[in-house]
Amino acid sequence: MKTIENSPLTQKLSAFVALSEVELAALERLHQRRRSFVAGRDMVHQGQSAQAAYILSKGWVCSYKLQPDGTRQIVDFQVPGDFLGLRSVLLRTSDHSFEPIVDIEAAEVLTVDLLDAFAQTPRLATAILWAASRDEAMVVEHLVGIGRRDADARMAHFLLELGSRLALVGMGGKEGFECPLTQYHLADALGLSAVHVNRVLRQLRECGLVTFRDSHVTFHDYQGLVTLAEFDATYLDQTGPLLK
Amino acid sequence: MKTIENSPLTQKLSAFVALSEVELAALERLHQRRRSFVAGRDMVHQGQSAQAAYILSKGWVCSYKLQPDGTRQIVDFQVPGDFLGLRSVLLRTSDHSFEPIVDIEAAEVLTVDLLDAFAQTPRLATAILWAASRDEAMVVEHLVGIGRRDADARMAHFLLELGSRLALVGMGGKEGFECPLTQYHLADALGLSAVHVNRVLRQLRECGLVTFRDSHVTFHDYQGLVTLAEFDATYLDQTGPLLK
DNA sequence: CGGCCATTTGACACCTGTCAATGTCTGTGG
DNA sequence: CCACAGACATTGACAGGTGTCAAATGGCCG
Repeated sequence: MKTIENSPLTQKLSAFVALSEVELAALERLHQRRRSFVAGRDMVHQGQSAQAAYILSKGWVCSYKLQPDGTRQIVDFQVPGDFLGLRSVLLRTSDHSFEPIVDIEAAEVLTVDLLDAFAQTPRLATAILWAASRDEAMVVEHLVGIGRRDADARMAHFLLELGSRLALVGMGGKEGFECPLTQYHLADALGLSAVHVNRVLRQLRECGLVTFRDSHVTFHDYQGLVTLAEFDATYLDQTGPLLK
Repeated sequence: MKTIENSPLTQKLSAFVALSEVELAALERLHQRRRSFVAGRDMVHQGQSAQAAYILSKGWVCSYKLQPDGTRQIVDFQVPGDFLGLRSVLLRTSDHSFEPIVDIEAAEVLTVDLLDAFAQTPRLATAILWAASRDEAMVVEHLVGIGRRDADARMAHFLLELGSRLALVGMGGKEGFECPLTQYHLADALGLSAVHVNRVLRQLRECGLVTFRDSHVTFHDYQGLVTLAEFDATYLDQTGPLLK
């Protein structure tokens, strides 16, 4: 049981819903089928509704869509504690691919097990649906960022969001966080060219706002970044009508 | 019953799932609480999970997110047959606003009624969940478009998608469709300035591809547009594991 | 040591935004 | 019926943000 209390997903959910022993046990059950995947090789997820989802426990993943012309757009990143393909279990989902950015560990969750857990522990269901709606809010915010923010603000916003998400699972704070992404990942996610990502990072660094180097993000002026990005984290925690 | 057989939602769902009398009756029941809204005034939807959804039967709506700096990003448009706030009933959803673009008519759907219908007619549930996942696929495709297509291709892709959606409810085809959007709407949706939208439209027109004028879109060279936009409609119909 | 990958930098082109002005149409009020 | 205001569409000039191309640098690993 110790393992589960330390699992990133448990940490994340606990931040928003107080989980009882029963619910922790249900979470434990979901974590049974451990699997691992190596970096770079796609875990192709065709979006068939009967398929399994994964709970990412270690490592980073990105979900992306390939264009006919060869470019790709990264739709979202998954960090420890995040679901992978959750929507393809709840709903059917669009065709995008999943690529592990580093070697990862994840728990495979069968649809039936998930529905079982939902039926038996409604509070857990609520918590997980909260996580799903939060993921969706992030995609929308991502859309807004690409459509209406310039490159600097976009980058700042992205790093702040990532920081907030990682903070929830104890992997970062207002000082910074470990980040295995390459500048190409950033480019594909933010709708920029890799060259311009580099320029933007340099500028943010020279302004004393944030440093991205050697797989580590360091915030030097958190408030300054927030201002530049017009970052408003409410879409991330949604501290509204949640279970107390 | 006649009314329902003609409803846009019925048309849309029928294209993918053969609906029986029982299912049509259930759809009928969902259409009971008719309401109308006037153009321009927001139907604010805060995303509380207990709230109702709407089935749009006439007119156009856009869902958008406002930025602190005053700009806005339109996330999606809804046309007749589309759900409005469906996800805020199924999941919790992010905070965006809904604005009727013209005077609209819609049926209010209470959460309980929807869940009732789901419980009693699983095929209808499947069909509606299909519609929801299609909406989500469109948001993702929208993200890809803004991130990775230039203005011309973005516009072409957008118009083609809209045409396909409207064709499903008998409001358009490969020749064109009625479209009440202003160039400002296009700008806010595509992440462009209104001025540039105008330039792009002119260019597409002068290339003999498509005309957007007087609230009417006319395709002059459908295949040419498809090529320019690299438009692949599979994400729209998802003719995969569906009920036959 | 020799590739390979990620990062970095500069030069240059061009796509797109901004500013400003004009044109068109519609509805309103005189 | 005409004058006018307001919303939307259109156009031109110009600036600036980003993409592209090319090359150099540096770290890692076989």
